[in-house]
Amino acid sequence: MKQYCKFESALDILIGKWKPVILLQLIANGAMRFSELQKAIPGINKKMLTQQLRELEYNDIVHREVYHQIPPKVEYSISEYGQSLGAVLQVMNDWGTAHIDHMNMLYGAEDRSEQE
Amino acid sequence: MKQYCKFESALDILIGKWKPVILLQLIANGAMRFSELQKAIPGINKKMLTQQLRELEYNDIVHREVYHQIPPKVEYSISEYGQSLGAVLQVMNDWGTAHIDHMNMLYGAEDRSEQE
DNA sequence: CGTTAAGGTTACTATTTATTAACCAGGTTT
DNA sequence: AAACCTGGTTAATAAATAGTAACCTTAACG
Repeated sequence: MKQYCKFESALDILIGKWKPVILLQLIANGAMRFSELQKAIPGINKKMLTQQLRELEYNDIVHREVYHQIPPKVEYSISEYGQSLGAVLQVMNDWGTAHIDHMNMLYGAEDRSEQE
Repeated sequence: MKQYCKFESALDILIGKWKPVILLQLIANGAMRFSELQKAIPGINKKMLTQQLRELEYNDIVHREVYHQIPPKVEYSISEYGQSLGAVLQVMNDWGTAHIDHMNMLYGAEDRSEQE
């Protein structure tokens, strides 16, 4: 009966206000430098970008490559191991897409951005 | 390139300190009443239990069945539609299990509960 | 008539997360 | 020499999330 009991460890590494969009960027664009990510993600600030990248790096999802130059250059990319997350995201995406439809069916398709 | 762009909508319904454990309970035990959930989940309080259940109910993952009796009886269960989440949890669980191993490999298996 | 029962709600506090803005390094351009 | 570049860090603040404790309902029990 403890079938799904470890799904939280997958959940944990995706949780964080900016992690999904960071991953999406890196998946779509391959290696990106810090400033490119910052430009590509409106509303994010350096601190959050650093912090979320560090957490993804700690989990070996993202690889950080430092070029010792002045001014510095640092590139982030999905790590070899991180690629394995693709299948998970795919399944979540498929279900998520269907879920949006399901919710529209239940509550109507008016673009309500709030719940309550 | 917008392959996984909706995976956040799946993520959203799983986010919340108690949602995973509530789902796990309901998956394992079928219908459970409010007080049974409260007993089964150490540390949770009425407010949080109600709130998380309401969010799951709003997303049609959990079904709420009220028995009009005194004292009241309310049973919660995974809804018909909510069953479809099972496949997602399964994939996340499998990856999560492997990820725990991967992290142990990277950082050693000493039971470090903190990062940093 | 006060207490108990189940399943909540409410107002208030505490803890966690996220945001803002200022600062740093060290070489290059003006 | 002042200002700019990138990729950060730090301290302080705001916003969001979670936790505590007291209260509510309606009927039955002692």
